[in-house]
Amino acid sequence: MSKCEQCIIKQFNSLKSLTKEELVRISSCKISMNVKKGEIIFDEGEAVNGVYCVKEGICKLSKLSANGKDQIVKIVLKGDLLGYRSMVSDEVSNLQAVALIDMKVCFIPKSEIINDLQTNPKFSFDVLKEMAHNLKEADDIIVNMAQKSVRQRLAETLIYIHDSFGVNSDRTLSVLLSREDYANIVGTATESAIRVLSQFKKDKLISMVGKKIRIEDIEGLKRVE
Amino acid sequence: MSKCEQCIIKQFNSLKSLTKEELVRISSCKISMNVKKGEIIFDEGEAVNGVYCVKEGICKLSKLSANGKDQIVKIVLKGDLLGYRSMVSDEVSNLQAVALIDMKVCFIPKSEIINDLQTNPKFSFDVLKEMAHNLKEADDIIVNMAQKSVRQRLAETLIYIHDSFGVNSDRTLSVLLSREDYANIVGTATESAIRVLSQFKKDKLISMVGKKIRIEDIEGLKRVE
DNA sequence: AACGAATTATGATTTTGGTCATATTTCGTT
DNA sequence: AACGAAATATGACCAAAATCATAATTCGTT
Repeated sequence: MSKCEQCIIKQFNSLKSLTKEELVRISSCKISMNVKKGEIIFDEGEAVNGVYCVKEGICKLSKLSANGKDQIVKIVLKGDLLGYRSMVSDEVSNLQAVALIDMKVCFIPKSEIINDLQTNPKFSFDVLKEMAHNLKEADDIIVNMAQKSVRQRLAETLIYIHDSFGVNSDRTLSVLLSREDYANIVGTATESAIRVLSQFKKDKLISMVGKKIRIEDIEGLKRVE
Repeated sequence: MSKCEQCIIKQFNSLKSLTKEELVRISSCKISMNVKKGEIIFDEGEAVNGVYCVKEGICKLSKLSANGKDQIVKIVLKGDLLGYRSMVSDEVSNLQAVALIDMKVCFIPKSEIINDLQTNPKFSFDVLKEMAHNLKEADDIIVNMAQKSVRQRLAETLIYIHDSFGVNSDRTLSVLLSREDYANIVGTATESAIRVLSQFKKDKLISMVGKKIRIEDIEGLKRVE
């Protein structure tokens, strides 16, 4: 089992602000786990009794709406912390976390880390900064949802996936999302997402290799209205 | 000028976690100000060099979208802190704050409070909790925007305004929002908001006294689909 | 009380996106 | 290589909401 104090991934999140001693203690009680694609890390309404540090892979955070659809509110990637919101607010999770590809995550029990959050100001300020950033992102999504067309939101999602996760050797997006996932990010019907993607293909903005998507004209996508 | 350490409003926000000494220091440098209805407290893209503690009144936090519409992402009320997100993340504000009714606010300069945030773990944990709550609310709004109809969102907004701010003696909503404000909360065209409200009136869910709105059947509003 | 700008209201029309039905393709499994 | 379930694609139709135009009203000002 690897040691937190030597783990490179913590540089990407607030855990870097913990002291050596705190890290050693956390390291001794953390639980490393592999999560297979499609597996639920935690579910809506579930008490998340700690935080997950994502070492490998990505997952989606989504919320079931009244009409039975899953709305994806955030994609979490390698280096991010997961579940810290619920832990801080002492509430059950309002979101579900599901692996989009195979993942390696380390679970740190709340009992071990909550004390650090309440006594190490550098750490809690760092978490605060991260949360502030997430809140800003959420505000932006609200505005996009309210004011932009499905076409535009989908174009932006493709660019986001491209820029955040990169491409395979054949230039297809390295993260393979289903059309349903795209629809759930954008907040539209699966058929509508498929239709818009088909149109993008006709307009030579993207091309398809099987189910995979390749961006052909990223500037064109940016201009979509 | 009133003193923070004796101010009752701080009970409603994170400032209650400051020590007596910290409060005395802050009190001596805070700036009390009156903000008239319609006035901008801070604007999008502006550096907010501190936090505002809302003593009286309410304001809207909105963001201008590419198509020129203002999307309201949050209504801030008496007792809330304003602008702390930008302060924490050291970024310019992504939102504009405009008074919806006359307000009394106290401005606390960043230089005075940032140090407390970085050294008083109880305070920063409290701010963290508040931010976590805001983030959860934002997630909920994203889901509502994506999955619910304008009718439903507007019904929920009316209930929210009713429950959060109460009613006048004639039972009309005590916060007078323009139809445009309602449209900007819900994320729709002003005409659409007006149309839906007219329909609510026909359906005897609400009634109108001039521009003011009176909820006649709150249970009916809750059932709107 | 009358005026007038701003707000609210409503109608007509178009556009966007949702829904349901039905192909077609993809890709893992045999 | 063939099979079949799941995913993707497409068509037809419908509903929701946007847009543009035009009235009607509210409410502060004179």
